[in-house]
Amino acid sequence: MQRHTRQRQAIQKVLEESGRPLLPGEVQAGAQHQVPGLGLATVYRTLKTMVAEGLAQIIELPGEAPRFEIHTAHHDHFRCLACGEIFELSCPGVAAALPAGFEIADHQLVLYGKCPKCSKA
Amino acid sequence: MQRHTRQRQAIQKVLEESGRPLLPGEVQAGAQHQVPGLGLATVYRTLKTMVAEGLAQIIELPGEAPRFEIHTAHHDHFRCLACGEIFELSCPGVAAALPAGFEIADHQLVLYGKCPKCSKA
DNA sequence: TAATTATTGATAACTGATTCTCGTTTGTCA
DNA sequence: TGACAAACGAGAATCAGTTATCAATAATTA
Repeated sequence: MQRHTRQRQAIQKVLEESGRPLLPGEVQAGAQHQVPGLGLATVYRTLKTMVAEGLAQIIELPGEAPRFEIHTAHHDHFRCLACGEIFELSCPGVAAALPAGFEIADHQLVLYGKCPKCSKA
Repeated sequence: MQRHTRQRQAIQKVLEESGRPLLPGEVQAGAQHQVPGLGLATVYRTLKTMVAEGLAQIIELPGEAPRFEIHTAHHDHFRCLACGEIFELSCPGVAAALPAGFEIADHQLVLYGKCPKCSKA
């Protein structure tokens, strides 16, 4: 059966508290505050398990490595070109002018620009 | 100076005639009809040059390898989940409900679903 | 507490995509 | 046509990301 380890606890907590998709390396860095020696392999293993369980989901932006976040309703993303941070957007309802005959099952919208903090600076 | 080779000619023609973004391997396969021994390294070299010249552009879909197409105005993409083909969409004008303070510089929208051919079948 | 065994950490190995190397080919220009 | 260097082809090398291996650790339960 599955065991309840400090490592998994820490990884899950980092994801829950960040509120945005994280790279495996970021998850590791964050979780190491609680479990100093935490290895990257463990992070990958745990993330994979969490995805299989439906607890987490994979977020892939074009041309970037996959990120992980707690599984929630569909939403889109905004990437700040200045600080690099990724923000979540509630889905704006993509009303694309699709040519006739196409059926939409899903979509992914990524916006690029400046976040409030960076657009002021 | 730059030379006018059969290889480059073939690669450029494949891109121009496909009308959609192609993977380097697809470019190679297509161009080999005209230049049988065409190597993959040559495809990469040529694509890179064409991008640098502004002739071609790189299209990256989430979680997939970069594709290349002839440089044109911004447009979005539709990927058929049945046949895997990628179609171009004229940009529908992304009017996302952005929280205040965010500045959009660019966006990428990818729609997933079935193309006309596949939705009939 | 002791036995059992899932989980871990470190690191080697793997993967797919891309680039480099180098000897050969082939446009280009005189 | 001949000389020169750009471009080529094949395959080795690289790269970032990810997974496998395996001995050590630690969560579980009797």
